[in-house]
Amino acid sequence: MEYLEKYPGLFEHALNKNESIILCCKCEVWYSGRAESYLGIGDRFLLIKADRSMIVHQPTGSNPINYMKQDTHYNLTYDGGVLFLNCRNLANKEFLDAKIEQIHFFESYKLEDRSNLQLSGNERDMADMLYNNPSLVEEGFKPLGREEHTKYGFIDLFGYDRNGNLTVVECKRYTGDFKAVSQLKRYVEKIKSSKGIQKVRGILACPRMSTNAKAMLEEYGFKFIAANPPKQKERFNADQKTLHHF
Amino acid sequence: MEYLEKYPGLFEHALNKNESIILCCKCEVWYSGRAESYLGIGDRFLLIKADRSMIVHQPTGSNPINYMKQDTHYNLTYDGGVLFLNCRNLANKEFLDAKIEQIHFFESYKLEDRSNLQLSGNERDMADMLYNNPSLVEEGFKPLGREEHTKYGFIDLFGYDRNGNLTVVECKRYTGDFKAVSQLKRYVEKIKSSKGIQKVRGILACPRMSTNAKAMLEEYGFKFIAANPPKQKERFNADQKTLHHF
DNA sequence: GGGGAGAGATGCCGC
DNA sequence: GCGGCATTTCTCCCC
Repeated sequence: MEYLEKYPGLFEHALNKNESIILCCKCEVWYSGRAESYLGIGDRFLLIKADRSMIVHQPTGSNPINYMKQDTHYNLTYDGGVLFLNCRNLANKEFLDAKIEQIHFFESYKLEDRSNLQLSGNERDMADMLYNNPSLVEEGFKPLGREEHTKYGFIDLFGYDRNGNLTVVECKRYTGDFKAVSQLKRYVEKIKSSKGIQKVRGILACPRMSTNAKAMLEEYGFKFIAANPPKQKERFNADQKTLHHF
Repeated sequence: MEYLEKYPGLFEHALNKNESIILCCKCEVWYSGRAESYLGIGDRFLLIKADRSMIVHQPTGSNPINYMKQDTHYNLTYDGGVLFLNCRNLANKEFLDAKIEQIHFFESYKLEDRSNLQLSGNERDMADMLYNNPSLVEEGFKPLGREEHTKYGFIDLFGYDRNGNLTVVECKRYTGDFKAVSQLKRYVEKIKSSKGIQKVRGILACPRMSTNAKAMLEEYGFKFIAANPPKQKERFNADQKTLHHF
């Protein structure tokens, strides 16, 4: 097991060069901070990034089983035939310790990446779509604004219906649930009391609704509109799309 | 660039042996599924796990920039001096393509891990703590149940106050916000109407509350109790604790 | 930095 | 599978 002795030096050297580190190893993990956790022995990936954040991944599942935020300090030491990885984030009062019994592989590299993700089909795009195509909301709907931080709350879309009633539209990209209806109710009530209007309409726009949430929506006198988040924005030009279908 | 030609074979071989794969490479990424995204050229980690899920990590940030769920099919091909990684999850109608221009390193290993995370200090532990120490809620509080899936909703903790009023306690491990108050309000109203009781009390137990949420809570006639999720469970014995402090 | 809300949320449990 | 909800949620944006 003497081979483990070389890793503290390699580790320190990689960190000093601002490289990201991948460690595949057999380890135990203790975490203490906002909560506390213990993970028994097993093989995992430890990934320490250039911003000094760390994630610990088991061989299944898409989420890390343990993690540390950026600007964490790391210390790898060899003692008694095993390695100890000590991670401290004093700003967040978080600590993680790993006892490493075997290293399957160790790699480090200084990654260069200046690109940001371009994403479409989110809730904002959905509100944009309804703003630009108000008849999808209702015949005669006249949009006034969208995605606005008003003193009544953060409202996705609002305007007047064909009868001149102030109408609040809440968009959800997923199944409408209790939380969505509660949120809409909160906005409507706040506008009512703030503006002194008796009638303010509420509309929930989402792909579908749960049965219970639908009942709650109707109890409040609100309306459900089936709508999906849009895709295929202009930024996806013909050249890029072909890659998905080659 | 001819060296890239060897990777399709290595990749296929690793997948067939059910190994997890780490690929550090310079690439572009396209995603299409629930939404659509494009990520320009840059160095990233691609991690494909034993359950055939994948995460793509940039050199900073603790969340993956792109990912695929488990049971995704992978195909790596060499064409015209570059590699194409084609990822398909037909069950979820999700697709991800990566154009790989350079490989900085490629590693694979069959990880063995049968351990599950033991976590303490979550919301359930908080409800347990108040259940076992009812005076922390209020003098004279008599708990009846906790974490119960009733037809009125999923209620953290409920019981009778010193005056015999039915009382619902909602626990939050973080700052109490609008959503928490709305949730409590929903439970209280549902119990009122279902049981035909005029008076049902609501208590929100959390470390602190946002100013606006506090006002909303008081408007509803509910009560705030400062409480934190508990730590240092019995499972953290003296031996284990020393690891955090050595 | 707090507050409010979305996320390609994910994961868990219960029905 | 859907539904309801927590998460060491995380991230973004605005005040």
